[in-house]
Amino acid sequence: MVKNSNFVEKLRELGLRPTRQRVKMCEVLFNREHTFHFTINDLVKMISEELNEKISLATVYNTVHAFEKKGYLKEISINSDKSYFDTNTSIHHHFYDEDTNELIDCGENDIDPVNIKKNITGKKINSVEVLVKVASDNQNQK
Amino acid sequence: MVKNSNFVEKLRELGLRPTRQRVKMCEVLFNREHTFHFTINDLVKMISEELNEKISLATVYNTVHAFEKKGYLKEISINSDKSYFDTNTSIHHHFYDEDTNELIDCGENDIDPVNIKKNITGKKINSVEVLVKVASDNQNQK
DNA sequence: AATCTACATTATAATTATTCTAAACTATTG
DNA sequence: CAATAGTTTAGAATAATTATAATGTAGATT
Ligand SMILES: [Mn+2]
Ligand SMILES: [Mn+2]
Ligand SMILES: [Zn+2]
Ligand SMILES: [Zn+2]
Repeated sequence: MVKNSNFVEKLRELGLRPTRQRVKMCEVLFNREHTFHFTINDLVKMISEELNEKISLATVYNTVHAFEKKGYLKEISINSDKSYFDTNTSIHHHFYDEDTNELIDCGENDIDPVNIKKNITGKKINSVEVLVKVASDNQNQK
Repeated sequence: MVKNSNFVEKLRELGLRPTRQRVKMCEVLFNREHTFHFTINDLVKMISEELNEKISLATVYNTVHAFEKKGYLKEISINSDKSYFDTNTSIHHHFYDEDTNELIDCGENDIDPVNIKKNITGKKINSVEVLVKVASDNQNQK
């Protein structure tokens, strides 16, 4: 979804009613310079700060899943405790900082194309994604 | 953990008391030709079938985490609904069949080494793993 | 502008995975 | 064989997520 777009119109085009809550969620999620990663809890906090009225947790779940289904959010699996979502919906790679639990997008050219030499009969490849786990480089861990 | 090994001794070496439950879990998990992927629920079912007495769910969780901490099991994140574990504890890549939710290990030579051109300052790379999502190749999806 | 209606939001309950608790049990040691 | 420290257990607690059903509202119809 495009930054600074008219979210009311965008939602209509998707066949989603532009309710107050959905428009606010669009602003919080998509009206920014860069894509980012979040949990449902992060998102609820962000909305609560920007919005005066409160929003129901159920609505946040419903709307996140609606946006995911429409292809404007992507779920990322790095941790089985809770769901992480990404406003960057392209196929892309991640660094995962095991110290801070932070997820960082890999740039287009940070990783060379991955060469897959095996194929599963009758199946086609939908995505190839790399997860690079990093942690602090302490030599002084004697 | 090595197939057909004396699990009582192996557990002792790890500093884990070789209780009936732990020995049975070793047999179910490690006394087989090939490594495999499982959820806690899968494992409880497998144990229940092989074992006459019942085992507590808490014990299965405790023991899986004990084995994970000792490096004999590895947690795999592909789905945020539940935890998947792998008796193959090496750094390796996976195919994930989106039709069947099946996780398949990549062989040593199925994917060329991944070339990472970026580094995060102050962090070292702990692992690089590829997830290849596949699904049925239906041309007849008109 | 008032009314209608399908869809959305909400509070709350239900469900599911996982972890905690504290009492009963058992492998090991002396 | 008793003592002890670690383990198992049932069940309660917690946390994330989903379901329910009553209430609200966007957009259409009058
Ligand atoms: Mn989902
Ligand atoms: Mn774990
Ligand atoms: Zn990302
Ligand atoms: Zn594997």
